[in-house]
Amino acid sequence: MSADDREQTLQKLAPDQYAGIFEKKEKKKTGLPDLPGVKDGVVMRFAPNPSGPLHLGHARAAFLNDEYIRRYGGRYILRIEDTDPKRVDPEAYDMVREDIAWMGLSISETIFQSDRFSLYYDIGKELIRRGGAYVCRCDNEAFRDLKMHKTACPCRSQSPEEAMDLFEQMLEGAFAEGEAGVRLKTDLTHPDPAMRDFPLFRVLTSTPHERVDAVVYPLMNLSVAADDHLLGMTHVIRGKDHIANTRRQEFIFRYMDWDIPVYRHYGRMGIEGVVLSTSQMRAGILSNEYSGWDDIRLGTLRAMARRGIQPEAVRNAVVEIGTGETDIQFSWENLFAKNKEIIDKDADRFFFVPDPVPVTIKGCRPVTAKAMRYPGDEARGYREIPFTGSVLLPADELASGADYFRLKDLFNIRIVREDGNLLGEYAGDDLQEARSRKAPIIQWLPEGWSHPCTLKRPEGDVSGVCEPEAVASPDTIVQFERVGFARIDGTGETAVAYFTHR
RNA sequence: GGGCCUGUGGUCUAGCUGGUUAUGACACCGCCUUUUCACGGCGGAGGUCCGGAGUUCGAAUCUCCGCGGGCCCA
Repeated sequence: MSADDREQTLQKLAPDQYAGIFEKKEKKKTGLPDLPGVKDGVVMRFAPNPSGPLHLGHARAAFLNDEYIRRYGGRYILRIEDTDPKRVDPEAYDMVREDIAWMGLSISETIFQSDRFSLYYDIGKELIRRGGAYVCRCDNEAFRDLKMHKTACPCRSQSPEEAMDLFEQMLEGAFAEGEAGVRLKTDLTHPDPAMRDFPLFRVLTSTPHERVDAVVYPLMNLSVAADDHLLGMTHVIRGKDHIANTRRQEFIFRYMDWDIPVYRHYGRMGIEGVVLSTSQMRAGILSNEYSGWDDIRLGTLRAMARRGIQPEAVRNAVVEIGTGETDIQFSWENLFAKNKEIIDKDADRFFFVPDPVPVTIKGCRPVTAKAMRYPGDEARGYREIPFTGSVLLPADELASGADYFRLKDLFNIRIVREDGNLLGEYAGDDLQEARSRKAPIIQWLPEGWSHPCTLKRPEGDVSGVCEPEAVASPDTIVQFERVGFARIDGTGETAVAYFTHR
């Protein structure tokens, strides 16, 4: 019996149950899935390290949380996680602020973890008081061995009083770096060794912190758990790489009898052809491989901004990817498509002639071409481009072997090659003629009139010329016809445009 | 060494409380439109739903075993 037959038979035999069984399950997924446990509004966070500028990986976290804040209302906390001096670049504070402004997040408040060490100490003390933590003075290697064998180290048997006393000594600077740390008592027989008595605080004196005067530093699991509770976080959305941290933090929550937020972990994201690691990018900048944090070959937000990628395009792209736990390969094509949706309607069209070759055109009086700024939209007006007898044409078009062209918005020409010299002959105004000959319709510019322009692309620069109007004002996005979109960056003697995408 | 997560066309994604011609987007190809290889419209190709076994009338969906990718303790 086919599926349809069964369905029809059942409809006859048991019409009352039929509806329930074969009910069309249709739910239009619009964007992200709902979050469980939402009461009135949510409190969520974006919590970057100030170790460098923000990149696409950060944008995913930032926008995903932002989307839920928009959906449910509530508070969106920007938490600068600067407790580890080894992962703080003083210049990054400003960069992070700028990048967040660019994204347009609806941040309701900003806090710096470096301002909150005393809160972390208080929670450390409370954990000790509750018998949940001890001061471990074992050598790291030795502890690791014990841990692997599910064996307690001698320090673990401290009474809370002893532990408290030792912690106070730590805070007063009695121990050198590496000599003492605070560990949480979890479960030494936990099948996952990553859970066994993980560290909460350490002594750190070799790397000073610009904003903190301390010898005892909280480790991220302690500071993150503390702040997630103190700031009333209801939902936490972050990468899968934090799953183990989530479990560790839950140990702290349970010791302290705190309500545990709802966690969501999305998959890892690789980006084709791009290094996302801040340290690797920094190394590349120091070695002059990259021009800076906004080098267009990098995956930083400032690099994308420079290329003319719109923040909303990034938002749309990461929302489409969603919160799935599968590891994905982010594709630029995807982002470009989103970006084009946004910029196409606003970008005026202009001519850009890459690798221009001068060609004298015989047989036509000077005329002025009128070309629409935006095809089909008279209201946006026309560009007027003078033809004075000699034009610049793209080298690759001339090299293609074709000898009959339509100069867009002008007229047809025939190319004549004489002793290695290129000459053009006027070949009539008739567009239909050009079409029937399948002549390439190409961009052109008058010599002398046009503006030198370097088009910067990740694969390399292209030098050419463009219409003066195209590079009249910086930070505009134009479409160079038959080349692609570009963001005008510099308007000097030789203008600079960054290639966005086709 | 241990633990955890994950595997749907090239990329992303829906479906995953079992029954669909396996959804949509991007990319690709063709046609239409068009003084751009853009935008728009129409159409097309492209999938062993990682593999195997099992449960079932029926498995992308459930179970088990493999394999691949990723992460944590490092």
